[in-house]
Amino acid sequence: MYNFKEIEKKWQKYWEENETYKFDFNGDNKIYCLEMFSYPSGAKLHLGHWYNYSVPDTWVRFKRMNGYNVYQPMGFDAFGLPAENYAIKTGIHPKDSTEANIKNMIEQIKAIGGTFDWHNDVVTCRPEYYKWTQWMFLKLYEHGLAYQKEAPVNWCPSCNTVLANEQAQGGICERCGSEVIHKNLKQWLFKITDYADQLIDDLDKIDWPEKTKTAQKNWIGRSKGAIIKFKIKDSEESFEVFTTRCDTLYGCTYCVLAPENPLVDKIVKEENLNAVEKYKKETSKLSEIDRTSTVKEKTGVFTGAYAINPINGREVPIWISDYVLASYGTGAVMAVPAHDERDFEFATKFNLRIIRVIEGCDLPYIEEGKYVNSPILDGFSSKEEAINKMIEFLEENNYGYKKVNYRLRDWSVGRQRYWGAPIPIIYCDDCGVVPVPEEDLPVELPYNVEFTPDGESPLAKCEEFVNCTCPKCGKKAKREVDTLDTFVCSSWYQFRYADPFNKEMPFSKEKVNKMLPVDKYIGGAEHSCMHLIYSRFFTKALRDMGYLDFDEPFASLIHQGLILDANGAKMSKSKGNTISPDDYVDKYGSDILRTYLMFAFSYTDGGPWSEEGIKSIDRFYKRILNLIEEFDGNDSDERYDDVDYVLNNSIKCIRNDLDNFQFNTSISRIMEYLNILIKKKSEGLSIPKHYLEQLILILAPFAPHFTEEMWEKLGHTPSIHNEKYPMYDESKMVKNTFELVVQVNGKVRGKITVSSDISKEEMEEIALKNDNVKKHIEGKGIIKVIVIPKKLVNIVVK
RNA sequence: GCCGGUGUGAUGGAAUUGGUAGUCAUGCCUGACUCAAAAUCAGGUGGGCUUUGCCCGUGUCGGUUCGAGUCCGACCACCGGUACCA
Repeated sequence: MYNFKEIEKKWQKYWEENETYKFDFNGDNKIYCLEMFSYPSGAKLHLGHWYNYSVPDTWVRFKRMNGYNVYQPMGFDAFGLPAENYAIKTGIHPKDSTEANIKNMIEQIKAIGGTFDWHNDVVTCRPEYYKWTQWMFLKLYEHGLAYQKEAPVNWCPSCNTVLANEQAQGGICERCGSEVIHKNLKQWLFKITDYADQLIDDLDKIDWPEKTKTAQKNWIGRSKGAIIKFKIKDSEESFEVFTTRCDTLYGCTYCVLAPENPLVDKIVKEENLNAVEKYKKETSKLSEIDRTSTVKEKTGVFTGAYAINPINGREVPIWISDYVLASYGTGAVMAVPAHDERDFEFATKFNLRIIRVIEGCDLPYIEEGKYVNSPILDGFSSKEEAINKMIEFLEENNYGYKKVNYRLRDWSVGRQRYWGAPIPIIYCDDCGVVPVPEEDLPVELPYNVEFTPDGESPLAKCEEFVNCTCPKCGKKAKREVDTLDTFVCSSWYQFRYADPFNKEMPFSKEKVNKMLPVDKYIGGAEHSCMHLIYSRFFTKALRDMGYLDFDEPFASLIHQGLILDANGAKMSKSKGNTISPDDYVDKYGSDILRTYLMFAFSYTDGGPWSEEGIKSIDRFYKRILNLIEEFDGNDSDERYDDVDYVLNNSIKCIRNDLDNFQFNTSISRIMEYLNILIKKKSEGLSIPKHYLEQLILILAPFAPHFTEEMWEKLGHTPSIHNEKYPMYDESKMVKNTFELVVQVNGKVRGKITVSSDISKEEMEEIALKNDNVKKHIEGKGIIKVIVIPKKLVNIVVK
């Protein structure tokens, strides 16, 4: 009887006491494998965590058995909104609930029986860690990459608080259901846009899924175009527009400003004032979703003012409309209704002039064509040439210039929340904005704070926190009360693992250069555009400041798929269809759960959970157990050719598959090997020990506890995980015969077993002699014969 | 709408990258053991037919090729991301 509970505990204890998996920082041949650290919001590890941690652990174990020194650390991304909301609801302090959750989760992760290195301490909400998060902020500030600006936030007027995007979905406050408005607040931002080009271009250097790279490129949204300056008629004012189609400038018949554009107030005419004010008010009420809906009809009002098209001096009306966003480009566009769908829709609705400048079919015409009504572009028909010519002309006449624009915006990092790392800034009446000196870090987050939302950052209400002295002049001063976005904490944790106990620095340059980049990073695809861009930005910024010498944090990336419920639906607490890994660890043990997760899905796809599926793995291990328990003591080196073939083929396939994270097919190969051993035994043959040892060795990364126990049963001393992974022998995989497939016009008409060393000519000859093949070519002319060595012959007849 | 991805037996999923479609499992069927059931073991299992063999079959329609699940074009369905980006 195999008591998995006792056995799993026994070996976990053994590994811990013997530090079987301790990483050697000074060793060679390192692999740094990192799974995205988890967020301890719930008290329990869910199946997704299990999938994320246990499966890559098999890859790590495989690498270890191949002589690599593998580092697989664990930590917790412990700051964040859910803990704070939980506290508001229950009164349990975020620090207490978070630390308690971490404790639970560590126990659960340990139950996996992984090779995780617990000799480190990366928990983002602890002062030893966030001291360095604050240090990061100071360094970015010092280098001009952190700055303050008025920026719009989601604001709930009823709760009197700032909302995260996810709390304001659909423009409705998640807490009270009232309409969310946008409000400008002074915010801290990181200048990630400085790195926009590198963030796109360096994607070529990394081994990431193509779809993730594409997602990042789209997110950053580089577009090449031009700035064109428009003067305002009878006024000193002017404005700039950004356009990717400056070639259509002659077709510009009006301009549109974002309603929030400050210029609007300066140019609006008396008789249009009421309409403009009313429209502005309506726009501010609209949620971003409503405002940007493509199904919504275009709206807008005329300001009464006119702009001068610099290219031809034409006076064009200036409108405002919510389809122009203040946050992108210059907050103003030139409208060319003939060649832009949105402008066309708008012009048609408001009866504005439409001038065609490119020949082609129906308007709006956005394709290439011959330019018309465009003096300086006469004779052009290539868009690219026309754009270049126009930019040249604009620059010569000081009407505008070439410009690259990005969809990416600077990263707003200030949060009006309690549960985050305080921003290390002090405001002094005399000295202004003063960064906290490095030696005063960390700026500790006080424990006793009232964090029920009331319109102010919770830290603002904590007097002993706010009041301080200015580090420069020593006078009374006040601390910044906003905290940092948790994405700041998770942007650099991969570096801290390289040097987790450093008290002088977040990490030493030498150690970080030795350990990084991460060789294999594994986590959900939902982080494609936030965490995975922010970490890349941090890496590049730290490199430019001289703290490290590489360009990218994660050399290779894999996204695990999603495990769905038995009906194929996403699991969620609200739907009540979650599956707890603990129940299955309890019922079948960690090895079986892990193997099932590997066997049932392709790792990057995921799929629906199946109760029958996990039972089949249970059966698989029972069959192995029987084979080992019924071992007859045959210690000879007796071999069977067919067993050798399957064994070596399996090893070869597994080695290849594991390198590609294809766990499901690897397990199929082990099953094939097991099946042939069982078959031999059922034929009454004895299975020599060396075959059993190979079975247990190839299985070791997949079932660490079970194989350790079987290894011991076969008379070995632990640990099997320090053994070498079996290597295959090509010579055992040579077959003397193969099945020659004969096709006639591409259809299989015969299969003949032939000797492996026959020539192409012989293959053809044998094929043509086959009775069934003869039937199909009878009375027809052979046009040609295609021979693929060791595979098939295709006879083409007519 | 745009950008990605996926579509293969009853089910999860394979397919050496253009060369025998369905590895390995699950389920189901048959048999053995059993008073019986479960468990276990053995065999079978894409559909159809006039069954030495033939026809059909990888979402649909078309194309390239001696040969297509794989490549190309159009379409359909589902999933994920994103939201008028000028």
